[in-house]
Amino acid sequence: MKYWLLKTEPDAFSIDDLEHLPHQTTSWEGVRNYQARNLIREMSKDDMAFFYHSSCQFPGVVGVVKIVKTAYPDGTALNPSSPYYDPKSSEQQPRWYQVDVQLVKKFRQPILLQQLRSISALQEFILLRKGNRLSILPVTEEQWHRICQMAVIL
DNA sequence: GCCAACGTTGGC
DNA sequence: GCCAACGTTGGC
Repeated sequence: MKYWLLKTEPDAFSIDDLEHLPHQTTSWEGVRNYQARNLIREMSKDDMAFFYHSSCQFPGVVGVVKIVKTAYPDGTALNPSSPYYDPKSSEQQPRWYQVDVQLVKKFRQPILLQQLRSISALQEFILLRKGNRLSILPVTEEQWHRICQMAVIL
């Protein structure tokens, strides 16, 4: 089993939005970065991912989701009326991929970026690296458990 | 709103 | 293949 972190801007799509969807499930579409795309394709069914709120007043990990459907072509790339439309993608040769994720747990309190930075065991965490902009990133098992511990303590 | 850092594009 | 210009991300 592998672990991931998925970023989203809560103004666009938050964990509360996910919580209120049917089956608390959504497709993670609109990823338009090759590195993130490649990570999407490495995801397996039942992999776990942190749900992260970025570009907001209190950035941080707000919950956990799991991968319920592995990578398949991102339909928004093929839809001219979508803001994510990419004319260079086609049904024959899809350029972008999405997975489906389901809510597992919304933390009672978010684990703020500020708190994550204060943990020495997370020094290598990609999220905390200067200039990190990747919207999907791998999390090691150790990092995963460390952050889950924090969620229990809160 | 600022700005550092990074990704992408396109001319050469 | 280089690299300048531009666009985007995201914390602050």
